[in-house]
Amino acid sequence: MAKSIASTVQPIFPPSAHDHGVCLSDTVRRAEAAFETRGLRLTPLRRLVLEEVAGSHTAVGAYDILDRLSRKGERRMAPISIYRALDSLVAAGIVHRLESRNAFFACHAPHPGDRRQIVLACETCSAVAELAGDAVFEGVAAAAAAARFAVGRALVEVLGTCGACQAGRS
Amino acid sequence: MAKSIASTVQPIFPPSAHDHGVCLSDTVRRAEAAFETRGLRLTPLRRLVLEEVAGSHTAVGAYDILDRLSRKGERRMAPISIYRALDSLVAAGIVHRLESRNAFFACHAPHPGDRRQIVLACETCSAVAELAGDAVFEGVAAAAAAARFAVGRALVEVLGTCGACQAGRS
DNA sequence: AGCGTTGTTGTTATGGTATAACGCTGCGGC
DNA sequence: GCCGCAGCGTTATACCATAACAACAACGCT
Repeated sequence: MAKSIASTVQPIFPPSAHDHGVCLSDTVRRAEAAFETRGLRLTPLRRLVLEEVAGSHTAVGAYDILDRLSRKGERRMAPISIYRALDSLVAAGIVHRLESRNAFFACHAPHPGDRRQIVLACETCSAVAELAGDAVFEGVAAAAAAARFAVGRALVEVLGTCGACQAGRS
Repeated sequence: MAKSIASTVQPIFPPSAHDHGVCLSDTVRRAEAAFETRGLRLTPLRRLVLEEVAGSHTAVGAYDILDRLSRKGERRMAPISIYRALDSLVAAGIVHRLESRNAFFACHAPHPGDRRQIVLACETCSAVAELAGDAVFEGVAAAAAAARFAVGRALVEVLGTCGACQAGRS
């Protein structure tokens, strides 16, 4: 049964030196499609914010994004502009929020339907990976049902150290 | 296997009108023991903060605690005083943090060793309950291992509606 | 074209959450 | 006495997030 759980999962921390341009352009393309589907627009601002978030596999804070965009552009935006862009990206399922860190990360691989992904977050390098976690979420659902609790949203975040960072500190 | 997961669990949202004095005094007594064990002291300030947190089965914000204590006492404390007291209580395992809400709640039943509890948080009444979730955490551990990820801390929080609030809105 | 509706962003201000840095005190051990 | 550590006060600051209102753009409609 642990096996059945593990079998739903694949290691997805990308190698440190991979061609991230591909990840990024894929993600942007999925974003275009997702916004299109909803009759919304991936505006220039939203695209900029997405590019900052999806520019790496790490979780970034809203104010980090703000600072970076401000350094690139001439004028400093208001925080709320970033948050609005992030809200739309989160609503579109392209960006997720790392609740335990008040930070945001891009979803680099589409997962169908609702959010049933385990999130792994490296405390050393800030890298974030998502794993399919159907069995875990079914366990959560069973536990909640036993407590007569109606599940709205379930959140599984694992903080620790990714493989690369474990190797690095040998 | 879903059965084996559910069987590790019992419904623990307390009835709306229970004798909370017992919960509170039990928790304070466990806190005294926990601090004693660590060679630390459950000081008056820490006791006050604990009493605010453990005074209900809901999650409360640090600034809520600050406001309430300030209304009771004469002088307004600095936020950091509350945070320091909370830190010590969290370190002692008597209070937990609800990460998805930036809030704190008391642990009203001791759970042995490390944190392997599923947290259920009602979005209507703010009540929080913890459930034993060994099977879920084993699933998480298996998933993490498959991704070569060293788990530091795993966090399972479920937001939704507790039984009482479901009944209330009928 | 003129109009209303909805989406999007700007602007200003504010609220909410958390910690840094420094100093002082009290207590126990040597 | 002296030291070390736990605990708290004080001040300041950083970080995270949203409210409220104005302006404008895109689109469909008549």
